[in-house]
Amino acid sequence: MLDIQQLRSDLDSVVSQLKKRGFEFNPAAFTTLEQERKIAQTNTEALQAKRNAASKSIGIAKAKGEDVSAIMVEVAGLGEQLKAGEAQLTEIQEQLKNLMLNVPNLPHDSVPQGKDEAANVEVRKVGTPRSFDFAVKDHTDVGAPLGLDFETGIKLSGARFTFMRGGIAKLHRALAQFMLDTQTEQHGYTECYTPYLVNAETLLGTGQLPKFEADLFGMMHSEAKMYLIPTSEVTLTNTVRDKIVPLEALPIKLTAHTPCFRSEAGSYGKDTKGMIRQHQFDKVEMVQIVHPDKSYEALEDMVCHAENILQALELPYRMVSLCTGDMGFGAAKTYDLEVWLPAQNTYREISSVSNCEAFQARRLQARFRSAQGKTEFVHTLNGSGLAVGRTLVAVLENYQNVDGSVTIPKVLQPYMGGLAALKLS
RNA sequence: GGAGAGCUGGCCGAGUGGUCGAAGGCACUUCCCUGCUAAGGAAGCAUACGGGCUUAAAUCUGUAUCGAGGGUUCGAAUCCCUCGCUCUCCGCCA
Repeated sequence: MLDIQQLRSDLDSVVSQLKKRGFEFNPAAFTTLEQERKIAQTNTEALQAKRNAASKSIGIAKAKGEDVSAIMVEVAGLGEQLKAGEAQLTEIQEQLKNLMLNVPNLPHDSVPQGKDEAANVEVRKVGTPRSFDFAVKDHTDVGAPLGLDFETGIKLSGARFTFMRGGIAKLHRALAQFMLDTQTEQHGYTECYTPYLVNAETLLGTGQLPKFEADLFGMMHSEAKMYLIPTSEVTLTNTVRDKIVPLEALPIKLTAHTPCFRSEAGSYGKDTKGMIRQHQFDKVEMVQIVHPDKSYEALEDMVCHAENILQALELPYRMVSLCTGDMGFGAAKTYDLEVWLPAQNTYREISSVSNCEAFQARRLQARFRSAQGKTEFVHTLNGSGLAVGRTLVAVLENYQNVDGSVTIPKVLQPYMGGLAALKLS
């Protein structure tokens, strides 16, 4: 959520910044609503003040044993007026809130401008793609004989679900373990275990609701709707909801390995084959809650924390700065890491690291107490470190051998009981 | 799933219709006293959203908030209804 004060005082600038990311904000509608709000609020509060004063004097008079009928007459019609005024004010505030909840974050000045991913800017490229002296297979063909079973996934659940068995399943687990260990032991994150099912309020805080309900899996549970988390950014970031954290508690660095569930509405036809785009996938997530002065520093750190995983796995990748039109709803700035997939002969997203500045914090009412004793919104950042399923894809493709086996990256071997390769049985 | 108890400010905890945004305590901040890693005294100390003034801040002022929502009333932390959550016991399970 944007700062409504900023909209009041600097509307034109906000509108033009939003335009950069392709969002049309109607300033006239906002201004009208704001004027109505101001009138309604001033009137209502004046009536309330009148009522409160009268009630107080009734109390005083009664305590003294005086007659209160004169004051009672004066207050007689107030109730109805007040009720109408309050209802109107609530209605307007509801509208304003709805409007605000559906406006995306402002892009940071350093974000390249553009309307889609074509305008993203490569920041750096690390590692050299391996050259193959045989025809490379994609991960589905490499994985199938080793236990990557799409048919069973489809039978059990439908398209975009995968079943794994044997060495592949273990490799998948090894990847997650390795990532989690690296984030906790090397980068100072606190390991967390979080719910996978959350309520609507939680998703409102991080920005998935109300606008993106179609991308979520939801179900009814005793009258209330609950949702499967699309990422543990949701649960980790919401740990500070409605909190005023002490200054010295910052930065808070959290990580978790969880499944993620996305209905990916609107992505039909994209990546239909294989496990690039799944309804359920695992991810090790990093979240940082930081002082506003430190958030851009933290963003760079977090990208490195994700890159370190790719480097340890010796997977070639590149880092891109997303342009204004390609960034997510809550992000002020986002870096994506894209891993090299030889079968696709291209780089594909494997991590996304975003600074949301105070956008989520405002929705979450997540604050800290500054050195001056004032409460201020924290800045929140999140990033994948990394998407486990896609990392498995990258390992299968980049480490495949001509005989159909897959070499296990060195850092994963301890997690695989010392196994050096997955071989056909 | 059944029965009971509870939900008040950063924390603990009073408060069953009227000068209650809320006693008291702890913690915290400032000051005084004291000369030693302590004690005593004074004051301050919730959050959000408006409005006035202002370059801005401070300040002033209004409103709302005692789990949430609704109701009764001139007036609700206090009474009524609905819901949520927490705890204890029982049942069931991993």
